[in-house]
Amino acid sequence: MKDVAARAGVSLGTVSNVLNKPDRVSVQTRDRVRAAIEQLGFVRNETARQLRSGHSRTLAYVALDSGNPFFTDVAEGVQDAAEASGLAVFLCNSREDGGRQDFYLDMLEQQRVEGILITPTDNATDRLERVRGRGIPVVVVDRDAGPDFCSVTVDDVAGGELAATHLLEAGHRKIAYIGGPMTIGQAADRLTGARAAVAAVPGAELVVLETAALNVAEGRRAGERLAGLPTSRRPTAAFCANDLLALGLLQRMVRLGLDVPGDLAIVGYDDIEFAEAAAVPLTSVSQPRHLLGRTAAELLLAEAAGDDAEHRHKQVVFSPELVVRASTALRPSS
Amino acid sequence: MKDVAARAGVSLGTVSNVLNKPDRVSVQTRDRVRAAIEQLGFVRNETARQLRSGHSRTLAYVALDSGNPFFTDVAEGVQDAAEASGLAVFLCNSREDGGRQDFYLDMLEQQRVEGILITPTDNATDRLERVRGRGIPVVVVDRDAGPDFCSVTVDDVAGGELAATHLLEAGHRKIAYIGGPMTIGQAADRLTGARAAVAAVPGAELVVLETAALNVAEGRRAGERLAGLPTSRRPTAAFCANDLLALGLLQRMVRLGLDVPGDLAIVGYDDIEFAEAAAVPLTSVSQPRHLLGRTAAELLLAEAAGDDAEHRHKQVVFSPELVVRASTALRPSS
DNA sequence: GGCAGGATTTGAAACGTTCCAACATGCTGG
DNA sequence: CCAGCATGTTGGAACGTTTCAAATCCTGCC
Repeated sequence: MKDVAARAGVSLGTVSNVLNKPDRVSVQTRDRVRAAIEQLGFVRNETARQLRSGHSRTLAYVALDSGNPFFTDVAEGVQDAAEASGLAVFLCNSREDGGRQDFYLDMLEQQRVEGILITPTDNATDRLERVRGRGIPVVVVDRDAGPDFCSVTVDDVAGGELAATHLLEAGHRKIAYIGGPMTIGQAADRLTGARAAVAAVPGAELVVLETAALNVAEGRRAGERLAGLPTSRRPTAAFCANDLLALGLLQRMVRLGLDVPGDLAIVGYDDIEFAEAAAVPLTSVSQPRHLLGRTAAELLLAEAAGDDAEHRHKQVVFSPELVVRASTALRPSS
Repeated sequence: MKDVAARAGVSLGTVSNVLNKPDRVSVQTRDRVRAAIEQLGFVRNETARQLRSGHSRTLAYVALDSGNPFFTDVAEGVQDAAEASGLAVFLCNSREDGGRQDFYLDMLEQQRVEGILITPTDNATDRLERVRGRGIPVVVVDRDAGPDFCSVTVDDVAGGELAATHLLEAGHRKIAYIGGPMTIGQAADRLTGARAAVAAVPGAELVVLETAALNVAEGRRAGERLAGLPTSRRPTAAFCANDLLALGLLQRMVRLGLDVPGDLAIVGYDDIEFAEAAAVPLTSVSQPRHLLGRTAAELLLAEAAGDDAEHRHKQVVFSPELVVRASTALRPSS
């Protein structure tokens, strides 16, 4: 910047003004400075700006698992919102590991980021409170963190209800819920919703198959358990807590020669890209992922901008939607 | 830091020494300072460190599309390597958009990152040269960028050969290659490899079905074209330039009542997580994605550390591997 | 008791910006 | 003709570290 000033024959302060408040500078000076910048290929040193201004113009999203399409879509929403405000985004990936999560939080504190969006691993509430204590706003994404934090979530109970209702309306009376472990709030909430829907229909029954995780392998195992049942006692439909489970289940059904949806209708959850690409395109509960990210970022920006004192933490809850595809098509035979 | 110094009754310089060269400081002073740090909850200001030291301890990976599992795995490799060296990673997502890519490059220049890993959109060589001109090392990932850049790639010709050879060995003599547009180097290279393998077997034939993109929808379309052929003229196997195409193709085959691999064997490319989760688990060419990322980051660190003058740009080429699954199982009938 | 020499500690100068009070300059109206 | 004001420009003090030469403190030794 010093070189630019020298070349343009002005003072440092003027160069700074050209960069930050161009209207404070006469048009001729401005042009001269800009020419000098151009010729010298000057690039602002963001580090120094941050140090002096006290603002980092950077926020961070600490996701659970970047490999999961859900989080990448959320991240995209975050980036869009940040970009619109001229902020940079640090994307971190805790990979469900509390240690890594702490590592990143430490790093972000040191970087003095403007704010942190996070889908925390376990109950990290106290850790997050400490971060906020340092003056860094925190917004929790896709998890409820009580009234002391801004958060953005999707109503999982409603989602479960949506899925089960859809199956009930298609005439199914014996429905399996596949998901778990129930310590995961979302697996539990989706079950709660499904239970409510089933309870409302006389004669309908919900069979719960708890899984150890929400992945493809567990879906396959659930498929074996279902297929092992005598036809008379086998559910005619399954609601999976997650698309990975549903894909595993579907794969095993096809392999065992059972027809989907003929022998078993399947509903998944998340509506990942591959739900539509499955052998039998999967009906799934879709969450507004991009919007989730955008909204979270906007809440964060609001919290960062506003008076710390009179900030009210908001809990935004979005509603999921059902996307109907072939895996729950009405059986022609019924 | 000033507060810490005051509380511990030492000078600023000493606090800095405790932080950076603890062995230069007497053990009592060290403990006193550490206690003060603890009590005050002091957190280093990375921004100021960077400004003073001139090093940002941060590198960046600009990926084409975070939604693609390929890139998220690469990114993980990058992060592991960076973490090992105590560096932070900026993850950016150009989403195949040159404008966004430029935006991020500008931002990263301003941030004075230590180096940039990038899978560039179009031929952005001159832009990258400009970045490097500013003193920021650049390593190109999963693209060849000539001898003037370090790069890390996987041998696509070898991959194509691998896939085709596997099908030929299984007895297939009429094989379809599905992929495109051929302006994408990888689609072209994989075809080249497949051609070479087919040419080596007398009587074998390769039918090329060029697609407009490497996605599921195009795979479905290719499936329709194949299914439309009379059985006698239909290839008995298909090699897809990408797993998304393969999934689309598989979906349509199942839908049309054709058997995989009975009527059509399928090989994909990339070995994404969902290849294994498909209705018929997909044989696929697997690339060492994690290693790709790790290696790229290591090259970058080497370039950043070494003498700029005598740095030799390395082009590292990895070999792909074939993962055989049910979609190319030998037909019992043959 | 004084001193060399190593071990610690200190103080001040950077790093590249932004910010602000103060200083010029030119114009207006009385 | 000058006070008063708007408009541009300048200089220097921050921001929170690291770095390094210089100052100080010990220790053992003569």
